[in-house]
Amino acid sequence: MASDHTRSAILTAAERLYADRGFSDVTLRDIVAEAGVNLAAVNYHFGSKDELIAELFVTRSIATNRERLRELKAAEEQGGGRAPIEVILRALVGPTLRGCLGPENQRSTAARFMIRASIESVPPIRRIKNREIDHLRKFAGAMRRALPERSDVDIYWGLNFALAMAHHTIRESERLTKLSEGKCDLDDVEDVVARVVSVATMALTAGKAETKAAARVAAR
Amino acid sequence: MASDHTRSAILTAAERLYADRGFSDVTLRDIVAEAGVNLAAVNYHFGSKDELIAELFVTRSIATNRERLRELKAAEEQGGGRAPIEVILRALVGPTLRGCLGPENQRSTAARFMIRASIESVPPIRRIKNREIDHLRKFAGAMRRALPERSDVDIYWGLNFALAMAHHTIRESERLTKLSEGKCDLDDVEDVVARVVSVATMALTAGKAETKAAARVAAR
DNA sequence: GATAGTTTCATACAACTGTTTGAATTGCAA
DNA sequence: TTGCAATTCAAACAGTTGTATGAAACTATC
Repeated sequence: MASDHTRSAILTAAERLYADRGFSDVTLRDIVAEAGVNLAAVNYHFGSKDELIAELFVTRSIATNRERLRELKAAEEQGGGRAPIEVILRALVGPTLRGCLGPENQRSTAARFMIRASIESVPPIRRIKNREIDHLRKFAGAMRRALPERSDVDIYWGLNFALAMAHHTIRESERLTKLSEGKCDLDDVEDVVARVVSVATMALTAGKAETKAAARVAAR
Repeated sequence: MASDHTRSAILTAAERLYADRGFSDVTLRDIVAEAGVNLAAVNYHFGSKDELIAELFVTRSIATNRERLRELKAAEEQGGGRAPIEVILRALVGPTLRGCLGPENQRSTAARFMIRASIESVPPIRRIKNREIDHLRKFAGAMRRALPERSDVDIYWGLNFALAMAHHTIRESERLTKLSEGKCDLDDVEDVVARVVSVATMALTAGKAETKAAARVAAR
């Protein structure tokens, strides 16, 4: 492999264009024009368009997951194999939120790309996301150790809701800003993380009976 | 307008195909074949492919929103202009969840279509969703009346998290089932509604200071 | 039953897509 | 320098897409 110049030029250009304009209206011709390389180079270096997209997503995805696990491991080691639930949740949603939110003008291309990937959900990316389950299982395990009295069902629902709040906030950040007329400050990432972690923690630690009963009463 | 036969045959076929196979790999030719009508009929009756998709989505979307507002209004009238927060949240997420979840084999085409729309997010649908803000404002108003001591910011975050949990659970229902090895029963819609409402209520009613402080402590 | 308006139809259009080809070029090793 | 493999390139390919056209068939009105 001589110099990788063409290969990485394609990756850079593709990530930028996808981030800016979305997957559905960026063609290979747009990408090679931006990268200043020949059209055939994409298929030569990546095999296909989908494999290019997959490589882009996998790279970023691995980085996030590594950061998540790093935080989780650090927390569990510090607590002798058992970390507080807040810290586990923070390790789960923190890296994603930090990677995607923050002041728009200083948002990295990688961040904007991941937001796109979260909004548009194109086939090659969906395939990769489906393999994320093993990764999530590690968090489910840590959560179970942190809350041994909780049922598995409650753990999974808590995990689901934590991811829900993080991802939805990323996906719909624009709408939330508009709806709240700017009152919700999505640039203050640590505040967002704190809010998500706080609510998810409540979801997981609230009195068992109380939780479901109260809601059912409301249903009447 | 003679009989609408062709027009509604197209709508039915399109909704079914989009629901089953997604937007990206269903072409107009697939739709007219399924509907047993001529290719040109789509452009004749709807103007364009995007307008067909928009009509499908708007129809279902209006139905859900109407149901939401009906429940909200009923609750507020019963409470003399002020409904309990749980009931408001139930009106917000209940219709959507009931419309999309439930036993898979008895899930309506409309339900499966709306799940697709929530997963794939194609341009004409995104445009419509952006106009949903006015609708959400009505819920924000009701929530503000129910919790007058809460700040607007907290209200909007609570609204955001409630929608997050509902939509994410719909989008990722398959993954949650797989992750939990079937332990999370997504066919029990009323249980899902209760869980979402319960957590969202906690998010909105938890002690102000406590909430953020606790999470910040975890951050250390 | 002629007429005007609507609807259907087969067909063509024009553009764009990702991919392939085979020749030209480059760069490194012998 | 020669030879060989890796890379780049222009060009074409093969297929698909949504849309437009103009004639034919139908429908209701008078």
